[in-house]
Amino acid sequence: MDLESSKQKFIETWGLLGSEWGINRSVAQVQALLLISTEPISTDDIMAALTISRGNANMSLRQLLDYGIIYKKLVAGDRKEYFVAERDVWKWAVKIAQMRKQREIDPVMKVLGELKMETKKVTSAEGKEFYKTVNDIEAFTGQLCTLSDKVLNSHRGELLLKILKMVM
Amino acid sequence: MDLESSKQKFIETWGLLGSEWGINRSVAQVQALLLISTEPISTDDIMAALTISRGNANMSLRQLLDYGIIYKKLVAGDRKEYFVAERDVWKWAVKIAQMRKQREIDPVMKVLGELKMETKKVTSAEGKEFYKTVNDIEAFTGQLCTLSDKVLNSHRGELLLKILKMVM
DNA sequence: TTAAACTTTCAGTAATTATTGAAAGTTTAA
DNA sequence: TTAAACTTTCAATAATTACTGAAAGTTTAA
Repeated sequence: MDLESSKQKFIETWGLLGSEWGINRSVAQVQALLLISTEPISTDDIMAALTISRGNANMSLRQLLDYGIIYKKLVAGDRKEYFVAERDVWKWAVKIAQMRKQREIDPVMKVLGELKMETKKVTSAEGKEFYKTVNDIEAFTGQLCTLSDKVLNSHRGELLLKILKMVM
Repeated sequence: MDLESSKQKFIETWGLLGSEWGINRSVAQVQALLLISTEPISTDDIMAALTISRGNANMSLRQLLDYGIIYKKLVAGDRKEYFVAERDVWKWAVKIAQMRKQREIDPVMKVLGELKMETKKVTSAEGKEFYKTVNDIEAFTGQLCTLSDKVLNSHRGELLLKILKMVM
């Protein structure tokens, strides 16, 4: 299998993984393409490589820029915008994790907190059971959140390294 | 806000979280409903509570049974099947994590390994860069996998507790 | 047996999500 | 300026995913 096929396989696999985890396939594929490009590439390059439309390419790039896991790169003597991927796996993985936690988990934690407030004083057995269930989930998720915050915010992933050393 | 509304809010929130993470909304809602039900409930109860069809209810239940996070429960003197949810958050969270890792992450790790094999001997600069990128991702993901395997398989979550104690 | 009670399946349809592509908007070199 | 080069937007459409409901299948009590 030649290099081009291997690259293709990487892009496809990455796109599939993304869509299984709620990340748009094109977005994941654009990141994959940028990760394996040896030099900055333009929107037109991306459209050609992935055979996607200009609109799709543009929106995927914007989202990746929002995530902070790709960068714009100016090429001297060219008006086009070029893009490069963050190469440090730790850095981009952390950014994705932080963003998803903040956007999707934190709001759920907030709701769980509200539900506890609303039902704290319910005296029926049913109400007490509900409170307990919500409390259990909130406590468990809260611990994971605190842990992940510490790991994700630790300087250069030192905390993760420490944990890895400890358990392996 | 009364208990019924709180329960409804829990079900909706859980369904939304599921769909953001690639888990069918109905499946997540059925688990939520079972989690907050004080007694075993039947397919008909679920259809009524979530206003979904028999087919949808049946398929959602089957998937949750597959995951191993809900159980069938026979009720004496009744031919219907009833269901209850696993109440221990740790237990069901681990099962979901194990299943998703096995179904979605492990195959990706396999592909990354194949890609390394295929490109190990490529001598071009481009080939070497590709190998390095794939290797970095594989190494990083591999470490997380090893760690999560240990945490997920540790007896009663003791390893997670140990880690929590260590860092908090 | 058999027929009522219940569960499962799956083709058809609905709902959601992703993508296109052309028009509008912006920037820049001359 | 202005017009060419480029980027962004978004209504229309395609593709995917989810859901329904009725028919087929299964189990059980009599």
